[in-house]
Amino acid sequence: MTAFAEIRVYNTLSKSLEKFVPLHGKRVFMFVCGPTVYDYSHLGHARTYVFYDTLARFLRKMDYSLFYLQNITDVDDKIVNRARDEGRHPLELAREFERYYHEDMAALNVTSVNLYARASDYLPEIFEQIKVLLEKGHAYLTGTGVYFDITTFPDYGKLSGQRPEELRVHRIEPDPTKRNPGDFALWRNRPREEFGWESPWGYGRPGWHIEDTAISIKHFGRQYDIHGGAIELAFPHHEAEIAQAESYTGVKPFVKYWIHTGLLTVEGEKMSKSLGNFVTIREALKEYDPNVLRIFLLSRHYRSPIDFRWELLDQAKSSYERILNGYGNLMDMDIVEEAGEREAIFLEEVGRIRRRFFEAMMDDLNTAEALAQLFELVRAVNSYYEEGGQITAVGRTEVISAFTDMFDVLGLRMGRGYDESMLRNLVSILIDVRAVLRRRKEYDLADEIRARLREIGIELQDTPEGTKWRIKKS
RNA sequence: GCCGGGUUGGCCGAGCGGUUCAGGCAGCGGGCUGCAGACCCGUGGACGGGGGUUCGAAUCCCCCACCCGGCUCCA
Repeated sequence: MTAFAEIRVYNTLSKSLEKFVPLHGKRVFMFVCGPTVYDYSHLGHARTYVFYDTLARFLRKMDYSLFYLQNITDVDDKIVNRARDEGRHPLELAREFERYYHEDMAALNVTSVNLYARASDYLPEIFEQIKVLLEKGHAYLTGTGVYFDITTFPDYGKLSGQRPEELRVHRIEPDPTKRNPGDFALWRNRPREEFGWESPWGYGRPGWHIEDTAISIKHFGRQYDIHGGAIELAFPHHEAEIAQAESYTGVKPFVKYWIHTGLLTVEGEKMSKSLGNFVTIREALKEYDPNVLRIFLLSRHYRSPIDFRWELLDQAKSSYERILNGYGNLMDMDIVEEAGEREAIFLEEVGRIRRRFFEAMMDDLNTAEALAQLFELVRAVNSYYEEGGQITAVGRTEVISAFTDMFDVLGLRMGRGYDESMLRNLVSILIDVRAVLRRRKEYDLADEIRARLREIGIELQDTPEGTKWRIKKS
């Protein structure tokens, strides 16, 4: 796209819309908090990862060279606990759910991540950061682990607006060995029978926050452009990351743009495993096309909450069918040699719509407005189709390119509105129709169906048990 | 308690000082149609409540109500 275009994004750090200017020209480094792999991913995860996938697709479409890094939390109490309950090794359990996560993401066409980094592969970096934080006096050792002293980092709270002294309500009793209730763990000592590692400070496991800075600093260095995640992670997780990283490197700001997505709720409450109100991605995909899910998730601005109801997926499905129809109508138009005046007007409108689509995306990733422009494009195509629908090959290519630009950015996988099961059903319908013809002794038509299917590589065989079919290898 | 965010027509949602109040779903009327579907045209006096600022507010300010998230499990 155009080089002069200006993207604006909402930065949680400044609580305002900012012009997007990467640290290194067209190079962009983005880190997004990945899942803790102890169970299937649900629609809340889908919401977040579909959004960052869309952001990544958009930035690349705008000619940014993006490196998108995501961590996989494979070391965590929940994993350890579930593994213990099931008598398995924690890492083996984690690998299984990591595999499911990748399957779900692939199904949702989330393909933009360059590197998935497992926390368990970064113990050396974690040790190094803790060591330096101890040396610099930002961390201290107690009998239960190593903690970050938030009083050594005056900026603590700058992302979330929280003031440590105001945090009086604690859902979990603070460890009494800590200097301040708000100090967070860098390393937690654990009993030797539990899964863990030998560290310079005892046997145990790393704290939750340190894995992300270990991974991101290892790959991106002391500063990078975008850090993403859901809003629930802003405090304390992202706040802790800032404290660790800026204390460790001495460079501010650690991250230039902090971007957070709103939560997906169910009847007003957060969808979560602990509340038991979750719908897994694979459950939803059993009923709905991935494109329908993406349209549903992208139909609301990324920072607003989305309240999930199955009925809304039905609505999204109807919307999606409208897009498919419009795109189909375009493909159905008669090709002519000479462009008429109406075609010129039509193409002009298509260009205008495409431009508005990108303007919407540039305006803090307004995917709802971008989708509206996609529907405008559909409307324009349908109208033109209805009134004659003749177009030159060049003209149609231009319209197709407008569609594919939008599909690419929104991550809609088009061009195959069917799947294997639809092919099987289609063939069986033909076989049924043919059976009726044969009963009526209309063999000419029956034979023609068989012959024409063979032409496209589908072979029918009439047997005493009925008609069978197979795909002939060509 | 403190810190974030939300409340727009039957449903979902953009808009965030001034074009006819985007767009989608559902509905209604018409066109097209063997039937159905798709498609096209037309159709909807919404902005949680109360004040205020303004020539003009869904949009800015103040107060209130309700809902959600965070306050060391959570995308």
